[in-house]
Amino acid sequence: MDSPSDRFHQQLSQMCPFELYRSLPDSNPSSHRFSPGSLSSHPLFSPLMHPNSASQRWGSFRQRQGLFSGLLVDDDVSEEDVFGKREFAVGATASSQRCPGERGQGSAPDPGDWGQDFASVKRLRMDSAARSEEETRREGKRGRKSTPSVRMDERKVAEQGNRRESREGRKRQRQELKLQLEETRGKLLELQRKVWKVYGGQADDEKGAEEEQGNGPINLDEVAEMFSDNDDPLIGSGFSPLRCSSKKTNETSGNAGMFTETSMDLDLELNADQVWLGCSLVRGEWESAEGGQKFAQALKQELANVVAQVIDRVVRLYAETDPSAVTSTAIPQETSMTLDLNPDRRQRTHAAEQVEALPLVTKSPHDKRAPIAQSVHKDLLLSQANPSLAPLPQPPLPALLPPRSKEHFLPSYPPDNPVPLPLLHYTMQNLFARSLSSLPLHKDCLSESYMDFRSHNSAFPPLPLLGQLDPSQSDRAREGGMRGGGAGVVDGGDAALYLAAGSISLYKSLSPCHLKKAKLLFFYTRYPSSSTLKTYFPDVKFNRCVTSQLIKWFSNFREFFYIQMERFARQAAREGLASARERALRLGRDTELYRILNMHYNKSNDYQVPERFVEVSEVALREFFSAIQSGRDADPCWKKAIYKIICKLDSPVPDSFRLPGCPTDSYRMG
DNA sequence: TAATGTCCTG
DNA sequence: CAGGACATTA
Repeated sequence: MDSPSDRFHQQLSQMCPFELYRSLPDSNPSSHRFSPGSLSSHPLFSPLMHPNSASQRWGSFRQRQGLFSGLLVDDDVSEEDVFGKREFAVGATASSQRCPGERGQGSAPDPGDWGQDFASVKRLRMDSAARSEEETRREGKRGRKSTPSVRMDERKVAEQGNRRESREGRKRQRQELKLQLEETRGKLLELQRKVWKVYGGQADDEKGAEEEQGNGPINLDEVAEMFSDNDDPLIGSGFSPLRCSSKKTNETSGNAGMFTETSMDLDLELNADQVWLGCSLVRGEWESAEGGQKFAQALKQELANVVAQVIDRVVRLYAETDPSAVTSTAIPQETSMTLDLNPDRRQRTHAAEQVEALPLVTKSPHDKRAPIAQSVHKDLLLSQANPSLAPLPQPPLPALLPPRSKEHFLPSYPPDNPVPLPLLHYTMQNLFARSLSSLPLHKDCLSESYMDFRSHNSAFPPLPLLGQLDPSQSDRAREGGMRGGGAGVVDGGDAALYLAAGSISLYKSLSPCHLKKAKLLFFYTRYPSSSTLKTYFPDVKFNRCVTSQLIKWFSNFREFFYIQMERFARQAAREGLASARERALRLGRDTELYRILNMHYNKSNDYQVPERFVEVSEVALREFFSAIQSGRDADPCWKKAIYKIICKLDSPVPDSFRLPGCPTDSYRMG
């Protein structure tokens, strides 16, 4: 059984896109100890970018957990003593004031470049550690030298000489060490500057805006919150880095203090014009061999944090500015891989995920608030995101697998996209989810989230093509879990799996595009049989749940339809004049009722409402009217007769509906 | 008993 | 629009 850290390494070796990542979790076993925590913070790095935010508490967490072995320091050491804090602040002021404005691919630091920087930093770190060790050895020698067997005078002379020598030597070495340190700092700052280049001025703007409104971070925080695991005792005790990075950012004035008081944290704060890095080392401590190690670790840690922040930031920026860009940019995808550095967290939170779960996936990607025109993009994304797209012939649904299995499940993704890790998924999903913020997000679809990701990752066809794939292509796509026009559907067995996974919605497989199509279909058939549905949703793999969902949709459509009919019929009934009634009972295309119906079933108004539907609606309207007029509406079952009538008025559906995807209106399009 | 539909609620 | 309760039907 491999430990979380093992997995951590596995994953790193599998995916780290940057050389620097390879160098981070090195062979030092103690570094493993913080991997769970640090990893868990990785997807949430951005909050760390804010002063008094999670970084402190995160550091605090590590400290208290003894994650830095041997680095437990007294809590009452004041922050002022924390190594390097002030110096870094000063040192950074000048160098960090560069304008972070240029951002984007052109100016973005080359990963290789970073790798070099990291490599040299690491070298320096190792050097300093080695020196520290040597120094300690010398000191140890000195300490042991008082052997009784040595003659006094010899000893004195030698001792004096040695002392002087060793003192000077130590002095020199300290100075060298300090120089090395300065150099290291410089490298760090350089790195940080590059970081700033990457997310540029926007970080400043965002920060300002976020601090004013608290919106920016909240999004992330929400995301973090989604991940937060209430079952985790660490969280309860406030030690969880998750909790830290999620909640506290919003409570800067509140709880932050509670952490800063005791903080020996690894603080990393990036201010607009001042970058400084604080290490969790008390000044002087690092001068010992152990301190050297600690420093090395702290450094390593900080580097990891910085890079992770950048990654997180970049991914965010890309997604926020242009969600579609995510697919075409190497950075988000690759860096997202690096975000998935937290197997332990996944494992730890798995139980909770099943219940509380990640709202990473849209529950049912139906959006009735946003106009279709707007939501086209959403739909497309959702179709991508739709878990059901991935019937996944080979591996079982991740949801049913224990956490470890999930991880093993991952490598089975297409080799050209070996990134199918939940966190990537998490990142991407959330990015998408956020861009689809108007869509209801469900918490109980963890299982889908994995598959989901897969569709994002491996089957991200050009969005505009969705819905217009030719059938052959569609079939193939369906086999792969993806279809034109939106999502495929899980097969029957899968639905059961969903249920098995616990409190999972029965309906989860149809895409918004399918919904749209269903609404248009309603223009022709109010009571479609399941065979009709199968005919007109060829891209849907039907199972009981999907069928039920479709039936339910039509039930809802009818409900709305009848409610409107009754409402307008009653309205007409109230109007006294026969002529007025007559007018009210007409369903001209300029009437309110027509407008309402059109709005409901044809929101984007890109489909010509068939005349037949207008007629049927008029029939329904009159039926309701006459029933009301004659007082039949007193009978609790009075509507049934009307339903019966209406159900006979279904008309043939145009062949265009037989194609997968949303039907195009030849009338309008042509 | 499963499938289907309606009604009501959120 | 989904979910649930309930009724009806085959």
